[in-house]
Amino acid sequence: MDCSSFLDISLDLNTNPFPEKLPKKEVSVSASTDLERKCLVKDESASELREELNRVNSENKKLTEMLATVCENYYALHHHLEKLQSRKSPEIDLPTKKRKQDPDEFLGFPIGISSGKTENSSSSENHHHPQHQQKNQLLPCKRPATDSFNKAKVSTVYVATDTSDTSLTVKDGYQWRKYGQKVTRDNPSPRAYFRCSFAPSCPVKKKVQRSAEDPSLLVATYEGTHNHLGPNAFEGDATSQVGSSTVNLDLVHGGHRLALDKNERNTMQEVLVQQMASSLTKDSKFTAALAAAISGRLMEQSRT
DNA sequence: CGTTTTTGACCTGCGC
DNA sequence: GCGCAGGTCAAAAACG
Repeated sequence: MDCSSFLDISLDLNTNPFPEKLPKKEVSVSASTDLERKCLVKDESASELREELNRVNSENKKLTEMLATVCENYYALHHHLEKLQSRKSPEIDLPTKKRKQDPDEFLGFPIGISSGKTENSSSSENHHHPQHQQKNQLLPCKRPATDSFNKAKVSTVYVATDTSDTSLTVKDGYQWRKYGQKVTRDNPSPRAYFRCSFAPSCPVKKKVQRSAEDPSLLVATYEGTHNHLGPNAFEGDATSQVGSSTVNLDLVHGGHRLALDKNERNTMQEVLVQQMASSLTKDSKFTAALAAAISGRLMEQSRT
């Protein structure tokens, strides 16, 4: 897989609006001294702008290369994971399953970058207790036991919120149904447990808890992969809801999306472009350079 | 009245 | 085997 083939991460901003030909020559003939001075000032600012734009260009190039490297590393890891998964596939129908058997640990690399302690799941599946078996019979539409691969997908999202807000809700566009709350030992604030109610059979779970270190941060831990269309398909760009206040550390989830169909790829590309554009427009240096470039082009056009 | 949230009870795995 | 802690269930309450 080659991520660059589908993820066109080059911004192609055309940040050099003065290709080759620059207004040096036009200052030459029969100009008054006043005009010459003005043109010299223009010249200087133009060359400054050119330098700035070159710098931005090279930065863009560097970032593109970095992203490509990250993609390559991801695919190497993903490939490794698939290999290992195919090797240990017969485990699905094992009669007993230890709760703490985390596939990520088995693979030798933690996927959740969060807190050192690997968040794991799986207690909800394979209840072999007689009571649970009975319940499952009574409730045929109960969530099917999903494969361990889906369960392995753990990602952590940090959301900055008001400390006075005790709702423990993280707006990510999906629809969640709370099924439990618990006070844990290592954190005085309660942990809320959510299941995705967007689709009845969706195996994704979410845990939300206020960070013990920084109470203004909500830590949302996602487990599993949605088996339905994302919220974007219905209500616009949900990533923008999470927006600038969150830091998504999910490499696995993002990687999973790389295997999506063309439409979803296009949507994702649009989202990426929007995110890049918004981050660039927040950069005052960039906007200043852009404004200067545009005004330079406009002046050039008005002269002709 | 259907859906969602709350919350105490229960289940399971782990360490001692 | 026992106790602890995390995770889940499900009845009751709250909500729209």
